[in-house]
Amino acid sequence: MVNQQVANIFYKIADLLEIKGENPFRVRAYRNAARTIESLGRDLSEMIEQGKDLTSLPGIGKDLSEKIREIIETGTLSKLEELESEIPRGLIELLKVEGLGPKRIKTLYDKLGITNIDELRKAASQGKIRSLPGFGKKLEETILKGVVLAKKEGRRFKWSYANSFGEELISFLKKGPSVKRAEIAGSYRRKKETVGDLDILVTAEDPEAMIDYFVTFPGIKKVISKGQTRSTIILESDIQVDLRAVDEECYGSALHYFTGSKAHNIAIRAIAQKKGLKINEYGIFKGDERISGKDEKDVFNAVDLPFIPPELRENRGEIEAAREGRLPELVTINDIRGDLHCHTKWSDGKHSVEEMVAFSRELGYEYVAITDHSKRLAMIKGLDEERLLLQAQEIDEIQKKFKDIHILKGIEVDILEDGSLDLSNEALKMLDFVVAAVHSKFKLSKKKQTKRIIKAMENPHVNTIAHPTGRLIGSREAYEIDMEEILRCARDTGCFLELNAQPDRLDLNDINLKLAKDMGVRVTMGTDAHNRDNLLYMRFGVNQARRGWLEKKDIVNCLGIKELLKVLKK
DNA sequence: GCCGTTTTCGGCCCGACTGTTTTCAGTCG
Repeated sequence: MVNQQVANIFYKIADLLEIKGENPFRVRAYRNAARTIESLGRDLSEMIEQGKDLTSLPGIGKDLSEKIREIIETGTLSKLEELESEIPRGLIELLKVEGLGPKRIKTLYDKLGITNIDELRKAASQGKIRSLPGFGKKLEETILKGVVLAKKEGRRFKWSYANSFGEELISFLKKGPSVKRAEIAGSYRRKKETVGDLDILVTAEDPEAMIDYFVTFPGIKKVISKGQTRSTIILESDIQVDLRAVDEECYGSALHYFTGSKAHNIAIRAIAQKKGLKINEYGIFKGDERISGKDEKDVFNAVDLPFIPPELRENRGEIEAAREGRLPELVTINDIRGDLHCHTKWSDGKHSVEEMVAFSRELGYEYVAITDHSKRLAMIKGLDEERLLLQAQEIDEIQKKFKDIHILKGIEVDILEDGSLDLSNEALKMLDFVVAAVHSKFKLSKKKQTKRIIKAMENPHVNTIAHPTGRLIGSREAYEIDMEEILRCARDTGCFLELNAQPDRLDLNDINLKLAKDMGVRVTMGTDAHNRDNLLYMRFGVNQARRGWLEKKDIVNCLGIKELLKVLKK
């Protein structure tokens, strides 16, 4: 279950308390705790079993740790049931309606007895809403028109998808009147695997003219708001874009502010406050005097910290690390010296071995591993022992033509249900690099799935486990495994885990990567390319690696070929 | 409901925009 379910219960309680009109800080406490739990990386139920003190987790005190225990032990929470009996269930979904928050929802409920979206729509169409205090004609229209426009927990987009629109928007803006700077902040800048909206920061001589220009971007579905310094639009692709114009003098503090995360910002501000300073998007203030804010570094300087890279700003220990001088030196794309997972025409790839190797060389790589599928995937011509030998001969021939890139003979071998492998040890033995992967039976119990993968890792020829959790962002949940046990096994056997750089996989995720690093387990990075251009996915993988705090030393393919061949001998 | 190198009580980030008002509440990020 569990962590996500516990978090969801807390989120739900927060919504219900908010509608009830409870103390907003209490509401926030539930949301903070939910966020902590979501990004924990360890199983709450196991922590409880081991008698660990949950109150040591940030944002979780005596009360909430008891509530967590109750949820784990009983599968439910009496506090939630109590609230649900008081407040109609449908009110929560009203929070998704544009323009409606807890206060207005309470009014709708108290005055008109509205308890769900259908009743809301009906009341709006009968003109009953405009006369309520705090409501009017416009709000009634908004409710009638869209009713549920993706808001808040609305759709999130893969980073790579947001990236294509983001780049377009930035180059459009840079052609705008009097624009000096334009940059995307928010979770996009933090390189989160999914992005809810795009927050764009600009500086311009004439901000209003800038904003007039902004709303002429081709492909705008709706302009939500348009003021003197900010504007919000929705693109045809349903991505929401917030634009803010700031003074050059404030650029640094604004960039920090709008990059977030919210939790990181609140933590930084709390430190500033203790120092008698105030930080907002306009700068750093001592009393009424503005003391700095032009550069983002000014913000960190103000609280006596070194610059913290955006990818780390989640309030997951980066502030403590910065204070203690142990921030990681994050990996960059230039540190990557080869790709350790790609496919060719021999199985389901689009290009030949030679084409993949040639493009890898163009990318400046020292090596590339050719890792086609194994025979169980017959539909896509997975290799059996015989064809694997033939491919090896072809690679030997191609290698003669390429003096400056080393081709690693590899395979992505299927892990069968019982943990045995889809090719014989004799066949695997002759390879340079063996990637083992689960492509079937995703629904095994956690225990069986973990055992299955561990058995594969214990095979002396297996070098890494591809996409270890199997999740597909936005479409398939990870299969259930005990990540800590798998990491312990990795540490003991010298088998690595992969960070798969496919933009819809990015597997391991940031939390598991950090966990791996903390446990001393290195990762291999592969694009899982099925054509030439997919080899460029490496940058998405690097984004994810940075979010997982990874440095050069944590990634196997930052090694040169000699070192690499050494560490591949288990 | 959490938290503490001023605090175990009294704080908790803070400003823009909209639509409703006629000086501001609610929502949002």
